[in-house]
Amino acid sequence: MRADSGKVTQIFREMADLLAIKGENPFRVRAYEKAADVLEHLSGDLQDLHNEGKLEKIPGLGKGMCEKISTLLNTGRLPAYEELKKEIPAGVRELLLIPEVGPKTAKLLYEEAKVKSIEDLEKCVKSHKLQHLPGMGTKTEENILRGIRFYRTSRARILLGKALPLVEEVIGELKEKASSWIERISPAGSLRRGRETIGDIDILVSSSSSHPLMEAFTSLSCVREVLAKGETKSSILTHQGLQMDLRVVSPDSFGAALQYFTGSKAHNISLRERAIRRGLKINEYGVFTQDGEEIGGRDEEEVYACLDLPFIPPELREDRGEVDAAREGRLPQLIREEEIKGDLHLHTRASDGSASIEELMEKAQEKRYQYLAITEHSVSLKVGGGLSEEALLAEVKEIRQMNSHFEDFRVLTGTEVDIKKDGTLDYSDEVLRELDIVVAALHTGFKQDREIITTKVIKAMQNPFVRVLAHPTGRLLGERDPYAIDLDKVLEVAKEKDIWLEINAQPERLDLTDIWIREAKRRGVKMVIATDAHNIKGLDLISFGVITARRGWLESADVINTLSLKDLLKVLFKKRS
DNA sequence: GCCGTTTTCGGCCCGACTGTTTTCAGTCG
Repeated sequence: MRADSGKVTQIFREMADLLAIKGENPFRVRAYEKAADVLEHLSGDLQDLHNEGKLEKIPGLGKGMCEKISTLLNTGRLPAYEELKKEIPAGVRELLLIPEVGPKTAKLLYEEAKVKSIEDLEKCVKSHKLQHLPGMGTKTEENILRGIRFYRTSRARILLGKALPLVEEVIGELKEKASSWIERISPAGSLRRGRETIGDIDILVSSSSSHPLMEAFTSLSCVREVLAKGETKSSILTHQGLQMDLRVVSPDSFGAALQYFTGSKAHNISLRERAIRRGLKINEYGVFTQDGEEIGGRDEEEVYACLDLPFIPPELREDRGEVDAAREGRLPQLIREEEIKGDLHLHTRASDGSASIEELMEKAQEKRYQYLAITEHSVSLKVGGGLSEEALLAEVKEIRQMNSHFEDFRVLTGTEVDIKKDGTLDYSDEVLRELDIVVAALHTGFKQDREIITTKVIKAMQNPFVRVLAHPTGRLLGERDPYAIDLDKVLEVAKEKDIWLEINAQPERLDLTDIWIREAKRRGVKMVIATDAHNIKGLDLISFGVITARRGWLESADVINTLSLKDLLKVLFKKRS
């Protein structure tokens, strides 16, 4: 049977939930969750790692977990898991998806009221059959019903690209309503870490008086419902069903609180364990000695410094080795948006965009870029207004004429050429030869199997004119899964043929993902951060690509479009000569 | 179940908010 780390991950997560419902040792539960996290973010092949005996070296996977993984890989089954499933029906685990219902409540509901599904739960609450249970009052009933509604309407995470504008709006409104009470204000949580999707939004404020802020927050125009309101924390539900929390702390604690609420949870646990080993304690108010003396907390830098660590950028705080790297002075100098010198994947109204070349150029110069590449779709992509060979060559001629008018800026000619089903390209080599940059992309056959897709993409990468592989997995967050492609092989060929992999900055793509970006870097594969913009504002999406690249530990040297125009032209034409 | 800058045993992050338990358990992040 073929290795499938996805299946192992899912089984470990389910086991963690089932053990928690059984009331097992919480640390044992955590061990399963931790193991699932580790496996989920593995870039190598699980079967290979297992064969090479490298699994036990991965922090979080001990002897017990490795044995279970081995059993699963060899037999496709896991007796311990099957036992657990027999004990607790699947519907009981489903109850955990409802806010307010945790493992203890699920156990109580199942054992005392025979609740085996969310539907059961809803019926029981509505007919007040649970009121005899300990801890179940009218309020709890209301909360559970609200939780069920929330689960059904809005449990999907929203895109970073949607959450960021929303949080900016909210911060603006808070400043309008209560500016004199705000000392410092910042988003925290997964939004600040730049995760591709956001579950809920955290905002942190430092202030000497929390009351007026809580008033302002719970009366924002976006509030549908106030879920909680206290001295230090309030929670609201917005009209679009998104939960937003506001935390208020004193100015002396802002750094500690920002560190704490930015997470991730796993990163914080790692930091706190380090603190304990040094006889210190970290909480959201500061760093404290055993005698309770505060030794830091006003700024995040201070918190890390108390642990003898340099500042760790939020994008790295996922407990994927960043604390060790910080300790050993191996943190990367993460790429910054100002280092981007141009955009290498753009569409104009000649294909399916809405801007002209001149308009894109104007915007690019506003952004202090030195170049951009016009990369329309190719013949076969009818829905994308693909250009015929003649139309493409006419555009090339037009661009060359434009370029003759300026010295320190350049519009590069290019194409986003379709990879056809046999792995050949949608334009002849004679046409591709005329272009400055050829970006190859897959737009059809997403349902084909791994072997077929991988083979055609790799064949396309052998074409001597191809420089970039666009959106390498084709995923659309919340809409379409990545197609089955063996990225491991793609990276191998990319390294060998010096093909650059795109980090597509469209918020619903963000493709490559952070995990694979880091793996590509590890193997010495270069990348391009590009917006795939179809209109003028689209060029601003570059920031989402940069955040994702930072999450993949990239430095400017890993990214081709940090090169100056002169250096870019050198590498572009080196391959052909 | 994992793990070791006092440890191969005995710990394992920490606090706010809520509801209903008159002193705290459950959930969440």
